[in-house]
Amino acid sequence: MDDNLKLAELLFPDVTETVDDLERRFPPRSLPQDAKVTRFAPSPTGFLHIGGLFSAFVDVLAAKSSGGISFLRIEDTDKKREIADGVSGIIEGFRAFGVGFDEGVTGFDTETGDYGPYVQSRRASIYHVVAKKLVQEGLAYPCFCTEDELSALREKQEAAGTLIKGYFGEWATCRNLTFAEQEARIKSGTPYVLRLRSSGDGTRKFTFDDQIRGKIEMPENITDAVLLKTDGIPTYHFAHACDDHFMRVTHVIRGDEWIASVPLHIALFRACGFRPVKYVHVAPVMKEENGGKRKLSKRKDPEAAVSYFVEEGFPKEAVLEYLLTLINSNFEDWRRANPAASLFDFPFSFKKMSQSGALFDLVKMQDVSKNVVSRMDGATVAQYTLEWARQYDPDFYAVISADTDYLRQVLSIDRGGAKPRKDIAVWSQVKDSVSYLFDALYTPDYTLPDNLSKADAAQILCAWDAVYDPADDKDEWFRKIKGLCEPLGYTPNVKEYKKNPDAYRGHVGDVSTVIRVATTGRRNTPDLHAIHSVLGEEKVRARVADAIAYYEQ
RNA sequence: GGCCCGGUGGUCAAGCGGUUAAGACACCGCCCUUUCACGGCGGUAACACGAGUUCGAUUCUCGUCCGGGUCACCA
Repeated sequence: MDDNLKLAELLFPDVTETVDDLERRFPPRSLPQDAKVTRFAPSPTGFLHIGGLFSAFVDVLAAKSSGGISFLRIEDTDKKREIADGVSGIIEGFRAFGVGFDEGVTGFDTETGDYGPYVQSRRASIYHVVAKKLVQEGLAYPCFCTEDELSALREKQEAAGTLIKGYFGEWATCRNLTFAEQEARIKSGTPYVLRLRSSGDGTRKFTFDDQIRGKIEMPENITDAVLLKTDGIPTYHFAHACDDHFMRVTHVIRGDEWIASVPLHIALFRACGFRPVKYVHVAPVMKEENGGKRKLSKRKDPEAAVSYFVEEGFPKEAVLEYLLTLINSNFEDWRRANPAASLFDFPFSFKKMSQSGALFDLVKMQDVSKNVVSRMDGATVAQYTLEWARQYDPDFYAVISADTDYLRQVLSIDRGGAKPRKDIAVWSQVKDSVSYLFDALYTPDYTLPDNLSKADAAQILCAWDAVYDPADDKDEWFRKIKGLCEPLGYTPNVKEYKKNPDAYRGHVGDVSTVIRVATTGRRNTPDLHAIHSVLGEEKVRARVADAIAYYEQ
């Protein structure tokens, strides 16, 4: 028996399955010609990051728009950095935003799909089958170097000023061990990692076609990268090749920090006998910091966590919608043309993605959010507000949940028509914008315009109270207010007032303002007639009476 | 340092050799208007720099500068 075969048996005595068996177990998917199969593959090392949501969103968009499949895979190959509830945090994050995958991990211990397991720590046997084949073919070998030896190697290379650092060629001391040496060390229990026996030539270049950047030329990989760590768990690189091959992924969408690893990855696919996937390297979401840009950081930036947006009360659609403006800049035009369409129907394209990182613009996102909210009817806004408040503003929730019919009426004011209000970007703003419609939250500010005295106000209010009829429609209601003007020395005509300000005490706007302040406790509100209808006669009259009492004291 | 990627208004960005260099957000002004919001109209503001190729470069080439990434038994 040839030494490679003997080594493979020595290393993987329990592996009986072959790569061909795996090819049959995970057959090519039967999907339309250009269907894309994508995956989002986070490590459970922290909360779901806005960059992760961004990238995952591209995954599902690419799959959906091509009739393909997207799935969620958990890359838990790094035991040291893993956190306890990382997986559920990620899954909840996606659920909160309505980003759904077709297969993969669905919960702490559950998954769907025929290409699993979708958690890497449960795929050890698969990696070992491939690793065994590599050893048999002389394409991988065990390396017994310790961490100290490796850092000594690095230091030597630093000192020697070698252009390429790493474990390769002459530096790779375990590369040419005889079978006898390997056998002796393994039998003595010396820990080892499995390395790729690279056949790359650093003086040769190769190119690959990045789906958003086009052709990229790089030197071939020459390092003998680690495939399996001491504990037998694969590194990202090896897992990437095995998983994305057997899960039949067509397009790997990932952060552009991976570009530098592509030569290694292509080399791995080839060594394993797999057809390489297509790569889509997306630029990271950036943040501005004293004039410069930097990647949004999980540690430093609260808005890096998607939970920040749900706590602030951004509608989930708004976050996705904003992300989409970053993903494909023609999205906004499409949205204007298709105001009611689902985000997922947008004809997304890799080619239109930016090659450099975009600054995360919270102000722009608020604008996007205002537009999203303006498209909702009162009942929808009420529903979302209730959901948000229950969780993040219990006091407010107690007030609005007492009468949800009333809440819906309140939130329907100036909404749903051709020119809906665009004043709410986040649910946390609702409280302030509707507080005057709830007695429990009502803290009136009776401040008047400068040209009016308290006595003027009281006079106007008494006069209005006498003519106010809740049955009036808006035109009649306003006609009556206008009717109040002249007897009291105001003009119903604003232009007239501007032409001739000294001839009047004020204009109809002042009269309205007094009524507005008296019944809502603020100077700026949506349509007053609608507000009075919602408030009801009893409350309106009571508030007028309170205001008169205030102005007369 | 080696390798790689990028650089159009404050921000996000169209643009693929000839344009008055789109549009959106923000900002300013005007109009509409009973306030606010909406809407309409208008305005300020950009091709990092230097060579080359060309009749002509924001667009192509090279160099410089600046930003970012990567060189792990982390992903």
